[in-house]
Amino acid sequence: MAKKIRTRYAPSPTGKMHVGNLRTALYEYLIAKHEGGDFILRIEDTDQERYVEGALDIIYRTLEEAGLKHDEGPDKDGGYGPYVQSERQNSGIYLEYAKMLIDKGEAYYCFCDKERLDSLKHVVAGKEISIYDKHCLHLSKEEIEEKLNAGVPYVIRQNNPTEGTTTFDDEIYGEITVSNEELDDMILIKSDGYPTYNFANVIDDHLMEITHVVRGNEYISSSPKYQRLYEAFGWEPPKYVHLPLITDENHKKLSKRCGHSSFEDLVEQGFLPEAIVNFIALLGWSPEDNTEIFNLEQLTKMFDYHHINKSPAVFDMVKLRWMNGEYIKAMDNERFYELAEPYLKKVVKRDVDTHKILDLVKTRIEVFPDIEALVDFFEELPDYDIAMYTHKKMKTNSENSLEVLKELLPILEKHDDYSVDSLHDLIMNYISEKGIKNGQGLWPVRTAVSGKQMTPGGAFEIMEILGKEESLRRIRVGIEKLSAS
RNA sequence: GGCUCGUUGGUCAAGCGGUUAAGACGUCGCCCUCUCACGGCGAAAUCAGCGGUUCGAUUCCGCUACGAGCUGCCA
Repeated sequence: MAKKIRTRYAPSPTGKMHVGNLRTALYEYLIAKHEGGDFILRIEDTDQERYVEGALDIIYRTLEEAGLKHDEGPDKDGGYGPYVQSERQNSGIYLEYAKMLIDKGEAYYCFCDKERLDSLKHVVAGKEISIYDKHCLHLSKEEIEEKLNAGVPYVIRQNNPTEGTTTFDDEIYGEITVSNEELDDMILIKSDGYPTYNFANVIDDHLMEITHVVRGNEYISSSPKYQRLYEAFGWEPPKYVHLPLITDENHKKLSKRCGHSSFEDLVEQGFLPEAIVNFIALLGWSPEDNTEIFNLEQLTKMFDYHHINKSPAVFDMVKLRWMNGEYIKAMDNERFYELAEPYLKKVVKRDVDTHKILDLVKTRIEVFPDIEALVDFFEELPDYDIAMYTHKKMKTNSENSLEVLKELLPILEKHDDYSVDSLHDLIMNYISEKGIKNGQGLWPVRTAVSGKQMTPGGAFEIMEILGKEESLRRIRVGIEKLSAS
């Protein structure tokens, strides 16, 4: 039997959760869960400078809202802890492993100061490039002892070969080989004693027995160095699954301010977590049977990471909106009312049946904030232009509209049952007796009662919600406006 | 600059040597209809370019172009 799959999501607590990171987390979750494996959360906080207060809460909250339950993590010990790198650091494990590498000649102390390092830099094509020259590799044992004892700050660097090639195998991209002269002697342990991501990630993945290392493909260039680390330790490398990038509409890495940078922002904009998860699942992957709308459970069943794409995907807000609309339409009414009510109440304060309005609006929105612009007229009749009464297709104009409203007013005044059905019978009866087309009679009424060109629902629905008094008031306003011209 | 990766309609994508090159979003048109939606039907629109390999290339190989990522004591 194959080894149980273990994947890990290893974010840095540096702020909001980017949709790219969320997709990585999602795929990690799916790869594990598809085969009954474990999904682990590990916090990579080795960069104390970038640490953001509260970022940890965001990570927990986002994962939970997205439904990505982890099996192990800082809050859930599975025997591989601690799960926070700064805590692991406290036990000195990273330095310990770095020293093992030094003993093997695979790493070395480096005492170079900033000035010397800066002197190694040169500018190419407007960018600062620097490749370490192995200067400190040639220090003698005595020199190293001396500097160490004198407390000279140091880092520990990986000692990479300068000849030959290094190859690693990616599940998506296949075999990738680079020439060893490209391998810079990257820093393993920083001068503050913390490991770099580059080092900690290899140590922790090994110690936590991660079977599939899933990450964005910005790490693909560094992977040969990680591969070298595994080889240096004599460890079996994990399966690598590098994921294609998610870009903005200009095919550039998602920027912080284009509105779709973080999960939190999207939720705030009125998107449903399920829809966001559904949507990002489809960025870089597609199921065999073409289904597009699915929940996490269905997705887990279908997901096969071998079908992941190699090419970058543009984050298309328009399609996300469509998908969100699909979720709203499919939502049961109770939940819809609960989520939509706050948006409705922002603009409609009058005493009306909010559920009736929301029923009208459910198939017409993609995102909750869309509600506001659709229902504002229920609160107050807009100061509309009477040109609105003229509609070519309905064959209406200000004259015949005025006529219809004037004739209908007394009929409506006498009528007391303002339910849709009753109003329907009443007005349709008037229309057929008068021998006009439906639109010719209904367009003026809907216009008068809403003051808008487009409305959710028709004349009957609007009047039912508005009630007799307000409906009549608005019709009188219409008559007044039309008479004045 | 170097290295690495990528390139099917505007976007997401299927395809894995022989297809009329799926499907979805968007766009446009028609139907339904008191408006707008919903729903239904339909249309336009794609294999980056050039060379190979092959009886046959969107599919395999090479080159070019374009794009992206990396090139931090960030991750």
